[in-house]
Amino acid sequence: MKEKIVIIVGPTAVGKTRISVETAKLMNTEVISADAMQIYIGMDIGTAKIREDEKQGVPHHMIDLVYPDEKFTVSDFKTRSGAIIKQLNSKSKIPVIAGGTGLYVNSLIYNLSFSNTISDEAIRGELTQLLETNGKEHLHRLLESIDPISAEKIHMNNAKRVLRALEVYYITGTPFSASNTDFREESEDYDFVLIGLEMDRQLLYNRINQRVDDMVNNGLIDEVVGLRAMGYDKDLISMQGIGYKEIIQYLDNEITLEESIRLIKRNSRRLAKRQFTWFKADNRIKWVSVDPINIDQALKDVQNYLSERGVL
RNA sequence: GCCCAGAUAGCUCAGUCGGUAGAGCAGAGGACUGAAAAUCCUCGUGUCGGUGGUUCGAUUCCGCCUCUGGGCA
Repeated sequence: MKEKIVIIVGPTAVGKTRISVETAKLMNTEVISADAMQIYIGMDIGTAKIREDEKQGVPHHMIDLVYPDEKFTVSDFKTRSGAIIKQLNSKSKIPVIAGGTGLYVNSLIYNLSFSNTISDEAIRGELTQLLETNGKEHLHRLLESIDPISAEKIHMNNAKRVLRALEVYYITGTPFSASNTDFREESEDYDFVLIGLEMDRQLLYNRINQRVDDMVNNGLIDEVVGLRAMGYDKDLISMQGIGYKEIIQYLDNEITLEESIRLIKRNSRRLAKRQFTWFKADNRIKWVSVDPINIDQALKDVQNYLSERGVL
């Protein structure tokens, strides 16, 4: 039997937190976050993590899982959230999965099997070294010789992906492109209702800009100062999150505070745009429009759709 | 009131020795399979302030007008 889930996706600042909590309350269930940055302990303000008083007693999962210098991957997300879903389903609860990280969501609802493409620090290290000494052209040619399909698909400048494709080949002995085909199938593990929240672009951008100002006023700088004092430096993946990398630049006197804030806003807007691009490509999504001055209407639309689909 | 300098993409500006124009920023579209808030690809038509003149041809030269700075009264 398939596990049941409700998924709410959308760009940053569209109102996912509020709508997912209200929905979970109605469904008498719990929320599972699908957000690549909210998993980090101590990164609260910059990730717009839900506060205790906003939870309204609804338990939240997949938040505060690891410290900012610990590794966390999509695969970890898939297995850990999968276990939580199973547990909730066994109690007849259909979890609400809310998040903006498309890959994480897809790890559940597509048949993305990561087991045969493990990562290997040693090989990745060697390839990174090779990239530094011989350049991206060399790496791409290497990929072309062993896996022309991937080489065709991955742009030479995208060194990170070229490197990953090579890594998979050297670990498994089979080309990256060969395993890809298996991943395209829809997951058989989940019976899901997928909702996307959208908003007028200009209104969303206004909200993003406002929210960044709020973050700064609510202590974002102190949060970053604190994290640095704990020894977390700018090279960490966690510290490359929007709101963190820019404040670090400011603290290192590379840019002014004003410039830092401007960049956080811009990068957040660009993130929102990329999130739209990702989710718009998924035609299984039922889109619900959110009007910032009347979020309750969107909430009603979500509820109606859930009733329609028989999960509420 | 007079003198000077500007007026070109959403913004800041460059440029055209006369043949209808291009950078940066902002923005838009797309990709994405164990880093994903990451990483990467593509995209620049705009009454060149208005109007009249010179010219085969004016955004470019000339006159006038409007507006914006700065200066002098």
